[in-house]
Amino acid sequence: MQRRQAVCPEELCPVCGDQVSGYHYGLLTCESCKGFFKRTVQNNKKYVCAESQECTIDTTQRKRCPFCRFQKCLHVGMRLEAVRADRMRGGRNKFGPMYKRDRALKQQRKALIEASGLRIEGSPLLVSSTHHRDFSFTGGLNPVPLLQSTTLPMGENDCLSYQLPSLPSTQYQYTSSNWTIKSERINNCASPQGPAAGVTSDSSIFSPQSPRIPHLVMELLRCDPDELQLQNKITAHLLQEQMGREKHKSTFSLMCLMADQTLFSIVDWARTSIFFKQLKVGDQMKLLHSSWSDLLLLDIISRQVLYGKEGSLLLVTGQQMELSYIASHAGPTLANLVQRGQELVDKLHVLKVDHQEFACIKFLILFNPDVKQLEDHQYIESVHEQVERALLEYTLCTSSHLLGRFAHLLLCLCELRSLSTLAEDYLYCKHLSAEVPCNSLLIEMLHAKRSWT
DNA sequence: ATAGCCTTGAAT
DNA sequence: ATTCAAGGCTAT
Repeated sequence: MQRRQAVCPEELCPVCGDQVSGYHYGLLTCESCKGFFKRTVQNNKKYVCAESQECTIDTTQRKRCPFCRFQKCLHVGMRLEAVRADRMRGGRNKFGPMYKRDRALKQQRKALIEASGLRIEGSPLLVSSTHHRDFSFTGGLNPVPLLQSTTLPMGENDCLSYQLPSLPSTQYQYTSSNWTIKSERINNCASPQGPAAGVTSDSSIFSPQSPRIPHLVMELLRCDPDELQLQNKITAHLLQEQMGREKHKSTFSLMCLMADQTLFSIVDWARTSIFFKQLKVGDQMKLLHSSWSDLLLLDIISRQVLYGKEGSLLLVTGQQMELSYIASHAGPTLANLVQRGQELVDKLHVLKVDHQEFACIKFLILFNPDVKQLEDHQYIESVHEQVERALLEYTLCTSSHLLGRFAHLLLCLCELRSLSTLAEDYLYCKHLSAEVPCNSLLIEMLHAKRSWT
């Protein structure tokens, strides 16, 4: 229930704090939690918490409550899909490259810290009154590994809002009519369904009859892009963007670029996702036009809940921004937005919303049956219902004691929607005063929604 | 049931 | 040939 402690997170199991023994099921964990996770998933174990489902899990108490231990495993991001349904030994799975990148990032960060003696904690983004414009994007924006929060200084020292940069045309090309996105897409969605019969080594251990994780929830989870891949991709893009022009960008415009790239990833996610890819392009556009800001905001918020540290904003690039810095540099509208967003993050954090639930919520948002003039309205409504049912089932299974949880989640969804509307208005104002980089998907979406409604 | 150590085998 | 994250084994 406490936020990630920032004491030398390296080599500590995120579940119990024991020594890590390597990458296991998606992240660095200790040997015992690896074994525990494997046993639990393989044997489809069901635990019950004797207390109120908030037991502390550490080396000494981890045996006490397997329920809470497993919950924590899921919450820190251990991946069910990495447990093999066929129990095949040896070899590698799809997480291999991810582990490799994570190692590289860690090493890079370590080298950078050693090289420049960067301060690790506390200092809010290295804000100095004199603008050190010569900080390169590379030097300042150093991606931190997921789940291992460290505050790093940012290259740019601007306030959050002034200056308008000219945006070089992105390498992505978004065409309204056919959703073409020119990019070397990494395969975001999990294993591109192999042979129909031969289930691959890391696919569905949870058969439809599995009572714990509904099959559909697993399917939705599979569609989620890999956070590390996304982090690398967007960081690389921003880096390129920064190097392409000699002109420096304000923090605000960097954030817009980040949001823009996140939007691309969201569109990518939708296009390759179950249910959505079957839709006609017209319906796809209508759904995305109506839900993009909710999805974008949920993306940001879920990142805070799953990986974030109290008091700071974790960006998609893995960097951290101090909330106090944002509060002091933002105008009243933005400050209020951030404040309310933070409250929502806190609520979701208390509810311990996990990957699985966020995956469902994303679909609930995307498949909004209230969107007007849908061709396939019935289908969209049925998807919405299915997902809602699966989420309800999942919440009941994982937190049987908290019956109001599902309702709480839906309430949070309402708050999210109202926040995203505010955010859209805010962005639109910024756009009208020419403070948002143009030529972006962000702007296109802003316009699209206004012309539809 | 737990957790430390062992075996396996695809990717490199 | 080596790596190293999967699954397996077994004393506690």
